[in-house]
Amino acid sequence: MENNTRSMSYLDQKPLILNELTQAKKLLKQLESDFDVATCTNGHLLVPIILSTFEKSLSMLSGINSKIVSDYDLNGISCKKRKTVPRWTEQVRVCEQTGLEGPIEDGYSWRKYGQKDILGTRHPRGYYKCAYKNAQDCLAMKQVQRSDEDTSIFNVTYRGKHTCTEAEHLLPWKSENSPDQENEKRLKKSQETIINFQTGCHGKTEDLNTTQAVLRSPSFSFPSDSIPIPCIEKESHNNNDILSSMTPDNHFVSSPFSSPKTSESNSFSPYRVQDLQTLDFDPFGFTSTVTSAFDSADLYFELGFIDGL
DNA sequence: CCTATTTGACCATC
DNA sequence: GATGGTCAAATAGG
Repeated sequence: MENNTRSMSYLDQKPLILNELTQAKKLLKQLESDFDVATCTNGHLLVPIILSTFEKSLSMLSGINSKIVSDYDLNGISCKKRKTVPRWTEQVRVCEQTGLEGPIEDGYSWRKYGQKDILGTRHPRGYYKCAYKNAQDCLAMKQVQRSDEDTSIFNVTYRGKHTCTEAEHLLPWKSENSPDQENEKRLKKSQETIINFQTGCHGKTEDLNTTQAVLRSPSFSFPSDSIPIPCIEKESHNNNDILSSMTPDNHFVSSPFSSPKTSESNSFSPYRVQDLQTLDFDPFGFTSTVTSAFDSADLYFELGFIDGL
């Protein structure tokens, strides 16, 4: 097959590529429906990661042949770069015993610039900007609102990426550990995460075997030591929208959460999902191949890999 | 006095 | 007009 596609022109390959995209989309949708988002904590992680990588590849594809991708309607999923700032939501549980209130400690410095009562909610929404907005022109913002259902949970919506120097020293790969040590730690954490995922997911499991196989593969690791809980927003930021926001320089990644208040290992600790432009995160290891494989056979192979999920 | 937070007013969007 | 988001003056705290 690869030999055949290698000799084909892009136009000849178009139906094949579109078919693969369709298959990939079906699998993603299936995966999405396999998780009970309301109860599956770690499962939240998977869909954004896969969608992110998928979107990354689509963007690569658009670079190869923009017409093929633009012709393809991914059921509203646009591969074009999102014009608005990236936005994502996570939930942070605050330990009542600590009495922690107010701004969620997530490693960054924020300055509150407003608070607003939101219709239909019992708790006001707080508006925060990066404390280095003026000094370093950092445009990161976040909104924090206490959940009505569980008052120990704060819904934190992040907007924009940190460009301040504070983001620099929070990057896990900027730590003093060697790359090998970091990889080892990540691998170990990955295994723990997989165990958590397997035991903590309450969704349907019959279709997850292949996904778990990928997760078990030696090449797979989660991006950092912490486990983010990216929560896809229900209304304006559904999965399709999220996917469109995940351009190659806009990945869902996580970074270590360094709060002294979160020492309980089994508790639902605050996690941060930050938007980091420079992270080379590619859990399925195929984006880099697509990058280097501007010849169509490899491209086809990579799409087939998605199919193999 | 300086910095951060609060809060009412204003603006944009639907 | 209702609502969410932002601004900026007032206020609080060190």
